[in-house]
Amino acid sequence: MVDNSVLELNLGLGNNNNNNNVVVGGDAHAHAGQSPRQRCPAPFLLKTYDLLEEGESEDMTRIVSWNEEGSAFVVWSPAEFSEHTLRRYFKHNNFSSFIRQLNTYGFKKMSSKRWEFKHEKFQRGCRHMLSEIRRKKCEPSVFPAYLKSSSEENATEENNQQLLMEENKNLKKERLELQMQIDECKALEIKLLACLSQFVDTQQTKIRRLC
Amino acid sequence: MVDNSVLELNLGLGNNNNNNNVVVGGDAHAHAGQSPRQRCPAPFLLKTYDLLEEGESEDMTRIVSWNEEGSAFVVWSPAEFSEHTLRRYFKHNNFSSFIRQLNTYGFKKMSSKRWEFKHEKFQRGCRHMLSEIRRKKCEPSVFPAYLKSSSEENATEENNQQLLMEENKNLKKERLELQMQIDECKALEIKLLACLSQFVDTQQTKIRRLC
DNA sequence: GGGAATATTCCC
DNA sequence: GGGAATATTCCC
Repeated sequence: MVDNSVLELNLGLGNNNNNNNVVVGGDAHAHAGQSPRQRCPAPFLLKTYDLLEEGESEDMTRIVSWNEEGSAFVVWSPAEFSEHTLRRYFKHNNFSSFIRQLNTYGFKKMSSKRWEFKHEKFQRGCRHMLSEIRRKKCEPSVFPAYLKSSSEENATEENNQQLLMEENKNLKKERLELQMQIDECKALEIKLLACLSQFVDTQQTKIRRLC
Repeated sequence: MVDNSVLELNLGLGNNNNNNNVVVGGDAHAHAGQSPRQRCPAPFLLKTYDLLEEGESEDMTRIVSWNEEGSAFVVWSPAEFSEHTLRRYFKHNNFSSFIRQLNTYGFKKMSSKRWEFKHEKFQRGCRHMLSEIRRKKCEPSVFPAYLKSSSEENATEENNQQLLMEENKNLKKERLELQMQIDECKALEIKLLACLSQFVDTQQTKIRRLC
C-alpha cells in the first residue's frame, strides 16, 4: 500500500518557513516590518518596556527606571543608557535616535530638568496596552493648503485618481498572489505525478515478483 | 568629582557628532539620512565598494571579490560574508537585507549559479561613479506635479487617469484569467488524487489475489 | 519636535 | 524582486 505520509508530505507547499531569519542577540522581540494590523506591539515599544522591566531586577535602576507612580520612565544617566542599554537592545547607541523614536510613538517629555518620558498607554505593569500605541503616520500625500484652493472639482478628481491608484496597487498585489498560487499548484501537480509514477513502478515490481 | 567625559556625551543631541556611531574599521563613510543632493554617494554604496577594495589587500577574496574584469562582484561564501563582512560594515548580518539594498539601488543578479551582482556604475577602480547611482524611488506621492501650472497640468492629469483606468481594466481581466487557471489546477489535482487512490485500490486487490 | 532620507526587516 | 512597515540618521 502507498505510504500515506508520502502523499501528505507534498501538500505543505504554502507554509512560510522563515527560519533563515537570523536575529542576533537572542531577543524574543517582534521584528521591524511586521504588519500593524497584527495585535503585536511595535518592536520598539516592546524593547523599551522590557528594558525597564528587566532593569528592575538588576542594578540598572540608577541608569533608567519607571518613575515613582509607574506612569512614565526616566533616563537618569543618558551616557550609560546609550552605551549599555541602547547597545544591548537596539542596533545603535545614539540617545537622539532613541528620542526620535519616542517622539514618533507620541511620547511626551515631562520635564526640562530630567529625561522623563510619558505616554498614556505606556505604564508599569501594563504590557498589554502597548499594542494600542500607534506610530504617528507621515501624511503620505497631504498637499499644502494653499494649493488646494483651486477648486473642489480638482479635489474630487484628485481623490478619484488616488482611489484608482489604490485599487491598481491592490490589483497588482492580488495578481502576484494569484501567480504564486498557480506556481504552487503546478509544483504540487509535478510532485503528485512523480509520486504516482513511482508507485506504479514499485507495484509493477512487486507483482512481477509474485507471479 | 564628576567625570567630564560622561557629561559631554550627553550633549550630543543637536549637533551631529556621529563619532559614537560605531562602524568598525575606521570608516570615512557617509551616513544614512544625508541629502541626496549632495555629491556624496549613499552610505550603502560606499561601504559595499570599500569592503571590496579593502578585501583585496586581505585574505577576503575567497569570501567576496570583484569578478575577473572588475565589472561586477561576487559573494563566494554568503555564510561567511554575512557573519564576517556584513556584521563589520553594517548594522546587521542578514544576507537578504544586503540583497534588498542591492535591488533598491538597481543592481542585477548576473547568474543563477552564483551570487554575482552588477551595476553599470559600480565597477572596480571607479569609486567616483558611485555618486551617479540613485535609489529607486517608491512612488513618493500620488501627484508629483502639484507645482506645475494647472493649464497643461490638467491635460496630463486626464491622460494619466485614462492610463490608470486602462491598466485597471486589464488588471481585472488578468485577475479573472488567473483565477480560472487556479480553478483548473485545483480540479486537476483532485483528479490526480482520485486516480492515485483508485490505482492503489486496484493494485491492492491484484496483489492480494496473487498471494 | 518633527520632516525626510536611507537602512533593515518582513512579506508576497 | 520589490512593496511596505519600522528603525536609524541627518537636518531644520
